[in-house]
Amino acid sequence: MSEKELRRSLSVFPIGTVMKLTDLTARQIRYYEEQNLIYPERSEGNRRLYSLNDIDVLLEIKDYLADGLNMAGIKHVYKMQKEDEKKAKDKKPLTDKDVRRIFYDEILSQGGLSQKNPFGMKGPKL
DNA sequence: TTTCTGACA
DNA sequence: TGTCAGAA
Repeated sequence: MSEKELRRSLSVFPIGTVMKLTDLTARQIRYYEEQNLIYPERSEGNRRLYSLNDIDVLLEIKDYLADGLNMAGIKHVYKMQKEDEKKAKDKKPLTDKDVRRIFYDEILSQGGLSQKNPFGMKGPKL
């Protein structure tokens, strides 16, 4: 890991700062942590400390949310990203960003993981 | 004052 | 998700 990455991973921001930087509520930020989307560290009196990396992820999540993805969809995106990191050790025809973009488009076009079906319905309901 | 956890409309 | 309570 490069020194730059180490710095990005240094957890130093309290939730209040992250709220301002991401425009997310404390409730949402804590919720995304529960969903294992970010891993803030703890310090003084059990307070969460976020890294620049966590903030980036939070901003990405905000983008996905803005495009209509629900938590399942977002978790799917990150799940794919992780799985790709492993496969990437052998071969890497696409960058992480490309892969994410592909699944992202797939999910949106299929509308399977959108918060609200812009067209009507999907499931077993009539 | 700020943040934490748990819980409920 | 918002918000309130009670405690660090």
